Amino acid sequence: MPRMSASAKEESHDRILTAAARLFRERGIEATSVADIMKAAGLTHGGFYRHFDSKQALVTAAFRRAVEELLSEAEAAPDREEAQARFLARYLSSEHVGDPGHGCPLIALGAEIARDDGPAQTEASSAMERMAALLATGEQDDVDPGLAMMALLLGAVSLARIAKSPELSAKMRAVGERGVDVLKSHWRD
Amino acid sequence: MPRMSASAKEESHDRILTAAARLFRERGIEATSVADIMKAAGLTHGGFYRHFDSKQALVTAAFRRAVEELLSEAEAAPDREEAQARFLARYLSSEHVGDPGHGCPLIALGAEIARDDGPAQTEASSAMERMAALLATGEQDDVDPGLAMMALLLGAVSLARIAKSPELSAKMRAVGERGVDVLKSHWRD
DNA sequence: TGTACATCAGTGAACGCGCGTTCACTGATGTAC
DNA sequence: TGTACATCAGTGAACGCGCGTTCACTGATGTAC
Repeated sequence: MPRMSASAKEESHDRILTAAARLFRERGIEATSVADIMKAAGLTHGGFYRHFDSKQALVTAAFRRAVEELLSEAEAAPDREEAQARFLARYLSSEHVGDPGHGCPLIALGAEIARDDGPAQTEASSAMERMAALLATGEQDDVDPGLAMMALLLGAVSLARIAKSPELSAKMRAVGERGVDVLKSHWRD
Repeated sequence: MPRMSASAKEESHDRILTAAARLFRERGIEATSVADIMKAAGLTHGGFYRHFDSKQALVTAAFRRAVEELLSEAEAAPDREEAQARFLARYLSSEHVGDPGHGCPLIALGAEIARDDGPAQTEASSAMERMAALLATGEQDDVDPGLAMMALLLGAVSLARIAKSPELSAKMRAVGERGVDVLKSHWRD
């Protein structure tokens, strides 16, 4: 089945991006092959280079897509407070801990991306600032409360995934929730 | 140069472990080959299997070694308070952010290890509990303050490494320091 | 609107390469007497 | 203490395999007239 219409190409492009955003987060970048992604998108590996210049270019685009997926839910909220509440609830949910493929790409891919500072790191760095801005309580101190909450959230979910027992994993989520409350109340005073 | 003495074998074993603990943290597990590690240890790849059953077995052993390296400094302190202070100072130092190869393996390898729950995950899970126990303030709440601090520390350093600009990276370390103070003072009251 | 033709999305074989692991081999080490 | 010999740490070639990327090819799509 050769040449598809322009709109069909766009759909293929989108399926590749969606598959990549999921598989990279689920298995890691190195452990996910271009062929794996193309297969998940219902295509064969040869056609990949009609859509992206390299695997590295796909990593950057897939990271951006993952950020959009994560933030779109929260940003659809009617007001700022509701957006923060949704983001927090989603971030500390057991679904988020159990499903890295649809979760925060900073947790799943942060370490791998921080290693080789290419365009993907730029993407990750601005994603982190965007999430912190969403969480910021408005009032400033010498430090940014949004960044502090972001650190606590990312750490809590990372550790909840590392935890061997379901009990310890749940405890980490509770610790995250409680910790955010403590930080929030401190900077609200 | 064939058969070395028993003590020479121990030295080789130790060099392999040291090299692996550093390289896995610097480049990631997938991106580090057995040959890379053996070369860094001053050996050739063929001899690897006289020391470890598989690359996976080395990952587990190297993770344990990395934890020992990180905790030994702090645990050498005369008292508990001093041990906590040393651990915190080391963890949030710019040296730690800039040198993952000698830093916390939970940050560098956590995501990769959480993916395939083998013996390395058991190792990581108990390492996390051990670090939290070191940080625990003694007094308990419904949540463990040690785990909350650990989450904040891990998140802050992860984000400091992801940060593109040195300014944002330094800001993340400051945020970590300040955040720990806030958590500590809350649970001390 | 029809026709001729250039374009190019997608296929599948092929490329060079590095991976984890195995193996025959070497010769110093450790042991039995 | 000396000698004969089994052991085995380390070497380097080789294994089968999957990787990222390239390429000749196909035929529907899009365009020029």
